[in-house]
Amino acid sequence: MKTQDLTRNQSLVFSALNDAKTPLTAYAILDELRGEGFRAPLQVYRALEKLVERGLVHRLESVNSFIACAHEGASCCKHGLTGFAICTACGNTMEFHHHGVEHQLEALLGEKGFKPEKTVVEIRGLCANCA
Amino acid sequence: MKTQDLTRNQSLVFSALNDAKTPLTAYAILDELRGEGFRAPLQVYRALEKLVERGLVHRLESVNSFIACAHEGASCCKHGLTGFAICTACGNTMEFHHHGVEHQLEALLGEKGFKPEKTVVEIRGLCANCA
DNA sequence: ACAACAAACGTAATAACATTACATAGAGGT
DNA sequence: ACCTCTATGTAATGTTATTACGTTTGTTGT
Ligand SMILES: [Zn+2]
Ligand SMILES: [Zn+2]
Ligand SMILES: [Zn+2]
Ligand SMILES: [Zn+2]
Repeated sequence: MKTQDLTRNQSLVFSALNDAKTPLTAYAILDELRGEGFRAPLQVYRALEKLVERGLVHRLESVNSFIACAHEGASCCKHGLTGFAICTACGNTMEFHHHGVEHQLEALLGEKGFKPEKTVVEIRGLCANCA
Repeated sequence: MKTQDLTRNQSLVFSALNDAKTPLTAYAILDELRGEGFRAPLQVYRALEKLVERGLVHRLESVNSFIACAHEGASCCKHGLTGFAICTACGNTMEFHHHGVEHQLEALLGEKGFKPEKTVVEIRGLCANCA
């Protein structure tokens, strides 16, 4: 469950995401890792799948990109709904957690009998530096 | 600003979405409208762009699909953040508006100096019928 | 009616994102 | 040695979205 037992491909993809200051698309990761021997999209997608399963990486659905978890993996997502504020100018992305929003959405959906499995909260806009 | 002054293509796309009980992808709409003379994706995407601009249609970013607004267009989005609960089993999608969530997100992001432009709240899960 | 302009449209090609299919390699248990 | 599970390599394909270019249509001002 620790970053140590990642495979080579997983480790390379995870490093690429950690080095990046912004979210990366799968194909951007592929290009970064051609020097390490990557040749095909599937090498990236397979690694991403495992990393997302472990909570080390998050997928940003509204921008078809991936970003390393800002909260040290295992402890993430245990403290309220996970959301992202994505700057459309510089790409800087802030991961946040919020109990209040989580509870309000739970209350609203509970009333309707809806059982949430995956909640996407992504806000695009301008960060403090770019505003 | 009313549905009357839609062009033929816009009107056909809007009808397809209104008839559907679930979100549709652009290519699904294209297939529906081949009988009406549609031949290319761009015919759909251009119509969708205008319909989204007018608030008659919403784009569901987490499922690459589009859905007719449940709240009569113009009045939508004036009453709190717009969110969607999408059933992954039957496709049924509930559009909702929520002031509390909107205010909490505004407060959180305001603190950080982030200026929101587009907020995506999409919850995938099971609706009351499918749970 | 006519020119000028803007919006919408038709078509083809291409780009960007993601998955399926199938063969191979290595680790661990029996 | 044999089986099984996981990861990998490679190619092909499927899905979603945009760019480019030329034409048509509708509106406005003269
Ligand atoms: Zn996280
Ligand atoms: Zn920024
Ligand atoms: Zn709406
Ligand atoms: Zn359902």
